[in-house]
Amino acid sequence: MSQPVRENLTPRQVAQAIGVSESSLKRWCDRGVIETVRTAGGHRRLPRSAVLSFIRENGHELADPQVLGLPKNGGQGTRVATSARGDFMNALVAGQEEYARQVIWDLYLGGHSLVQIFDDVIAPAMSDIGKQWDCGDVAVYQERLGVQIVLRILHEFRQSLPPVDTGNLAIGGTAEGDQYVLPTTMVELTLRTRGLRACSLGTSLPFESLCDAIKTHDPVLFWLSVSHIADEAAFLKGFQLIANETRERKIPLVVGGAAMCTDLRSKLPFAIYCDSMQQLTEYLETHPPKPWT
Amino acid sequence: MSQPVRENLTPRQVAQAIGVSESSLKRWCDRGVIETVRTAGGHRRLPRSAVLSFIRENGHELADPQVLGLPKNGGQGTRVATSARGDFMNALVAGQEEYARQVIWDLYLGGHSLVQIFDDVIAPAMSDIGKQWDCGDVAVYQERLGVQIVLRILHEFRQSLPPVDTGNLAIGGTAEGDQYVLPTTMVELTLRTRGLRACSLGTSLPFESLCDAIKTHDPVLFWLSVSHIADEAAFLKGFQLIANETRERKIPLVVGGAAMCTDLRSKLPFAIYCDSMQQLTEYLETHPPKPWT
DNA sequence: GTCGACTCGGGTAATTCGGGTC
DNA sequence: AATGTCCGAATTACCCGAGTCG
Repeated sequence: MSQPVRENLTPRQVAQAIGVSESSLKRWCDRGVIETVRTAGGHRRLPRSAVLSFIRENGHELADPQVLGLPKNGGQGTRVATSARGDFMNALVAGQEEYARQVIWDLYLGGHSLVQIFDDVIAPAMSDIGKQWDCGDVAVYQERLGVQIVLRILHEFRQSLPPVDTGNLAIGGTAEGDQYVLPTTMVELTLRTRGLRACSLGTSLPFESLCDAIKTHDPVLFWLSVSHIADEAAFLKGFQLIANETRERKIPLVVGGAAMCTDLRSKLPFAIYCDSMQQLTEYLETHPPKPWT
Repeated sequence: MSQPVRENLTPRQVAQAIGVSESSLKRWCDRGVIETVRTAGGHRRLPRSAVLSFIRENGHELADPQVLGLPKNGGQGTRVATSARGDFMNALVAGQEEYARQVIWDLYLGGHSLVQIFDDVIAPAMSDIGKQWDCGDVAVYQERLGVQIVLRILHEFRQSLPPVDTGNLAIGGTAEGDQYVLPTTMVELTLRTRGLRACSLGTSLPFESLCDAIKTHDPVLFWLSVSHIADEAAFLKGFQLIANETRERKIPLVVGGAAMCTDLRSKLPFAIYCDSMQQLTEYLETHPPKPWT
């Protein structure tokens, strides 16, 4: 499944695992508090068992990652999105929340942007899970549990992002019959990384109510996440409502999602179509909504 | 670049947050009023959850809540659940996330238990919103947005609770056709306050998949949150599946929710029925599931 | 062997320790 | 009895050029 669990850990891995600086950890090693071995070149290596007993004796536990399933790279950049995608999906299917969280944070702290992580790891992983679900390789509850886990991770990022402007409100969500909460939440976060006060209204919203929301809050941008269409005729009709409302108010209408296939687009009025968070970011860069209000 | 919420705080941070001198804080730690851990070098570190419970038990006011990652204090010294319920509901309907968060945290830091807050504030508020929705006084999007906000607040509490045992796994969720995510999430949190490693599988799960989850994870408790029943015949049939599975494995089956009316109960096999989180807590106290595994 | 990422060791600034006193 | 302030010693975090790892 994941990498063969290494028996010896590097100081950085352990330092990050228990939330202290590398310097402190090195001092503890030199003082003999943690049993250490040395490589031929003099680098410290900490046996997993020594680390575990140190954590236990010191009561110094409570840290973010799971030392047990510690990913092999605790830090900068070495974790690549391609392998992360598989690791992440396996963790979700197995319900290993801590490991999944660690994969994502490794990528983020390693310099990957949220948009990259969304497009290259989370979205493909959820898509893969969906496919395996169709084949019967993954149970429904595994998919649902995966969604719960990802939602929690996304919430954490939302808390960690810098505070947004009070002015530039963006709202959006999914239409009636579409229960996919992750895509619209990722859109929300993507917009927030660009400084907008994005607020997802949630899932399965009647088109009339989406129009109400636009009328009431008058956002600088409105998005519709379309992962599933229950009734195409109703969708076309409802979409027209939104399009009219946003056109009148000169509010950009951004649309995307797995269900937006080409022949469907051709039946719809104009909107900004984005097939990835990367495209959404590029749109925002070229068309900053109401800058410096 | 931000980091995941740090779990251990330094005495200075906490002293600044509650507006006392570091000396006092150190004395309290040494007297055992605040649970503390020590670094290998002897420095005190205070777990977030320990700090929060200390504040709650001693009625401290927060001078600088942001240090702990908490919302700015609403200024209200003590809040009463009865008035909070209205304030909270109005905040949700208006989409004022910050204010809603303040109300809940004021109550929590003021000494109210999560269970009290769930039963007396959040659940009634959502129920009220539902009623106003039926009357047309509240738009669908206002209800959905409220759910999003509450979910985020609940998630913050999940992070702030003391870490749970690794052994006592409890799982649960809602059945097919039931999209209400808040009740099952509140059950999850309630169980976590009692030390169980509760994990909500999410919403709208086919009964067969719930059974799969029970078979795979073999929890010490299983809950079913029932806020809406689309097809009563299917529900009765599916419920029987769950009941059989849990009975064979001697796993307590806990059931509750707004849709569990009396005449429905009479058609179902035995289960633990709870009409509030308070009742759930009392059940757990009298029937602790598999203690000390 | 090259090369980027990581670790080494040591130095410095900032915190925290414990205790004593107001 | 409890709190806030001050102290030297110890601990921790951050920084750097040189060397090691994979």
